[in-house]
Amino acid sequence: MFSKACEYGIKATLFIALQSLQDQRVNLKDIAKEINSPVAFTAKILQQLAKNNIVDSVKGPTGGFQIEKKRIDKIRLSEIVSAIDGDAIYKGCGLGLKECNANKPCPLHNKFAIIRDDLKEMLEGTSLYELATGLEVGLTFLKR
Amino acid sequence: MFSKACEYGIKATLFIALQSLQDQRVNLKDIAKEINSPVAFTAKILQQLAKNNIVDSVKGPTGGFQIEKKRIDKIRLSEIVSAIDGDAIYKGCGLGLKECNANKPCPLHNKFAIIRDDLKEMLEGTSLYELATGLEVGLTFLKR
DNA sequence: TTTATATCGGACAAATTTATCCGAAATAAA
DNA sequence: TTTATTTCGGATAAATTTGTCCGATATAAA
Repeated sequence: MFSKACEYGIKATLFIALQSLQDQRVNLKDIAKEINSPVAFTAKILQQLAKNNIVDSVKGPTGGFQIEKKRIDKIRLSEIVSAIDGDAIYKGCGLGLKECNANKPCPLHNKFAIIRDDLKEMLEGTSLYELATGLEVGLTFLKR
Repeated sequence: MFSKACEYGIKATLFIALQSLQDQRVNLKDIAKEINSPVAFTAKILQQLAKNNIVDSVKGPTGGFQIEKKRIDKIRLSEIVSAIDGDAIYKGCGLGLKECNANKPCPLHNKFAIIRDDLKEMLEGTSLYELATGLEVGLTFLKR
């Protein structure tokens, strides 16, 4: 469904959000440990997230990653997914046709569009905040 | 969503179903041309489909691929998908956790499970026959 | 000012997926 | 029986994704 990079990206962003809610900045090593991901690869993904203004990065000692508190309930999962995986998952044809729409649909078009649109709405309707709170109270988990 | 192999597999199977409804057996070259796929790679996928008894193969001149007419409305898309991509798409965690269930869910578990289950039901509820008929009357397309 | 620590960014490597090639095996038809 | 045609199956190659390494840059603190 999502690429590995995107999975790491979502998990990393959620952990950063969780820590930012408690005014804590977190560094690469701690993020990778928390989400059980390869450190160097995670660094690349965090760079992408920073470039896309999804997270803020600070260099130097005591540096790391954070998200402005005010923005945590504004940022949607969809932003992370399109920053890393692009929007093929929202717009693309289930059978990979370049051109596939109501006018010239693939055999799966109608049935697939429903699922795809539900996924899109789910991602667009889900904020970092609501997912981070589940982590905060120990109801949900980022590894295992 | 699906791998390229799976996309080709679905399209190839639908074309074979369409031709089988008209008592026509089709060969690799014609399939690849019809679904606009690389010939040799398509051959590999057809082998997999044959091994999984989704399509029948016949060697030699006049040989090719076909599906028993009676089975065309029995075979579901889900069979093709799990034969080629496995069942990660039905069972897997959206964030890639090894263990993710109601007991120990990832932050996305509840919302993701809905989408995933809808996809599963869609694929399990869709037969080759209903998709092939759309192709037959020129309502849907396998390329472009 | 120096040092230590953190991200940034580019080159490189490994693994996986996608794709090709070709001889072997089967088989229909000449 | 021979020939031509088709799928089968294994080896190989190309492309993409995943993952590593390391010097450059920024910066907090001694």
